[in-house]
Amino acid sequence: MYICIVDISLTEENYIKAIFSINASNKGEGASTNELSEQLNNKAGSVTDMLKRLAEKKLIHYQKYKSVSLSSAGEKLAIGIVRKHRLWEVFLMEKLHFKWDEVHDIAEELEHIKSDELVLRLDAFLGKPRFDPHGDPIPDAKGHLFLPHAKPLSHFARIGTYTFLGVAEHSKLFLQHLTSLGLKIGDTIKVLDINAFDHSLMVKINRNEHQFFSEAVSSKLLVDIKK
Amino acid sequence: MYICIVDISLTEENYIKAIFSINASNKGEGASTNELSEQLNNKAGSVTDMLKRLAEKKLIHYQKYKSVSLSSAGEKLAIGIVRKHRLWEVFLMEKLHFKWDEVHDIAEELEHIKSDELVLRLDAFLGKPRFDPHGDPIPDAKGHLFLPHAKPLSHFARIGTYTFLGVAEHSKLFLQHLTSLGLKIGDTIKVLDINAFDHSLMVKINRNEHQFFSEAVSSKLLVDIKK
DNA sequence: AAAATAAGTTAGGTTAGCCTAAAAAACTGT
DNA sequence: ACAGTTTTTTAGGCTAACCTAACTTATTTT
Repeated sequence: MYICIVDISLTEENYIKAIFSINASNKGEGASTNELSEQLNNKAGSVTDMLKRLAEKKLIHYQKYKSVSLSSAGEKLAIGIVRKHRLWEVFLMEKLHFKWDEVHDIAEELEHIKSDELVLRLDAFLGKPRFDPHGDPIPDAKGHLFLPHAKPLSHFARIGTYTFLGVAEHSKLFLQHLTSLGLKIGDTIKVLDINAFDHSLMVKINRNEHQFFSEAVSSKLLVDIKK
Repeated sequence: MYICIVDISLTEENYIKAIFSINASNKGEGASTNELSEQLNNKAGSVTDMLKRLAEKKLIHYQKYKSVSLSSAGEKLAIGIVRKHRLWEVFLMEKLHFKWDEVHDIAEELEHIKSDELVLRLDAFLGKPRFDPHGDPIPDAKGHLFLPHAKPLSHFARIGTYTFLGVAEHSKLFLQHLTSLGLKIGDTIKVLDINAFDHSLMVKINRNEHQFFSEAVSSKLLVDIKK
């Protein structure tokens, strides 16, 4: 059991979060200096600087010229930030009626508020939600993260009926596009036909008219086969 | 009509807020370097540094060796921060059921979240409250601040019946003390007797047993004569 | 395996926001 | 009005977090 003696700056928290998310999308291969520099919008030299500091604080495992990964303390911290981010997103949507493409930027600020009690009470106030407005799972108070086995719609590559569970891209533009397609988390997507050339799909959302999803879209829609 | 081009750091916001609150408690005489250094817990030299920067950003009126005051842009900013602080305090108490001595520190962080839309929606969600949990008035969306004419209980110095409207001190210790006295905003305080030596008061809160308020307490209770 | 390219690190510099210590200006009391 | 005290500013330093440019290590190509 660790207690956090040193306190962690907003900047450090952002690095930890970035390492966590890159590591996740790399299936645990860690994060490279360049990937971090890209994600955080600063130069590679600055990243190396910070990695040394984070290593001294025992938040990451770092060896020169190798990709970094989080220590258990770092991971605990990262999961805490993700939990806060996603809870605040739920708050912004459910209680303040923001749209799902508007909540990310504000949650990005709110996730750094430091009060364990606040997180506990917010969680309870929201009814202990398990998913955020984009379908991402919310870690519980113990830092346990349930990973749903949703996969990109494009991955199935076959005719069938699917449930839309989440998105693999969180940009405003993409989310607004989904809104204009009339697609919401939980919707049923029926794949009627697959184009052999560009892999675009002819689909029906719920009981509406059929329409087309390009692969750019279908690869970012996380779904499961409908039971 | 001004649009804020330069962006303002968290530290700068805290200076602006400090100038605003000192100026208010000084009846518009402005804030001195020493007062700021005391309130912000840093040294006078650092304050002078920052005052120069704030003057360059046109947020304050600053002349060497004189006390500073806010420009109209600075005041607008300060009122916006106060509004956010007090709205978040209401949220923390009304929705998350924090106690009134717990909300200040968390609101101190939340007040820096930058989203006008968020403030508007939070305000609406809370039912456009006019006062925060300590009885302080909440500026409206236009930056209009209604100043109630409550005065310290000690100021009246006479037997009578008063309504408890707010506190002039926000420390945890003081608020907890009031809680242990059983005193809440809106309560009726009946002053039965005034001690000529130490100005302590014999009072009745609502219809409870009588008890004593030292002047240290009665000078921090903002009341109005009960109608 | 050597050369070319990509990735990562180091060194030296900047700015914001703090510090201490010394100097300057503004008050205060007689 | 002037000597002493207090307040404020200045000067010179520090650290976190960034930058650029040069250099080193790793990887890929031929």
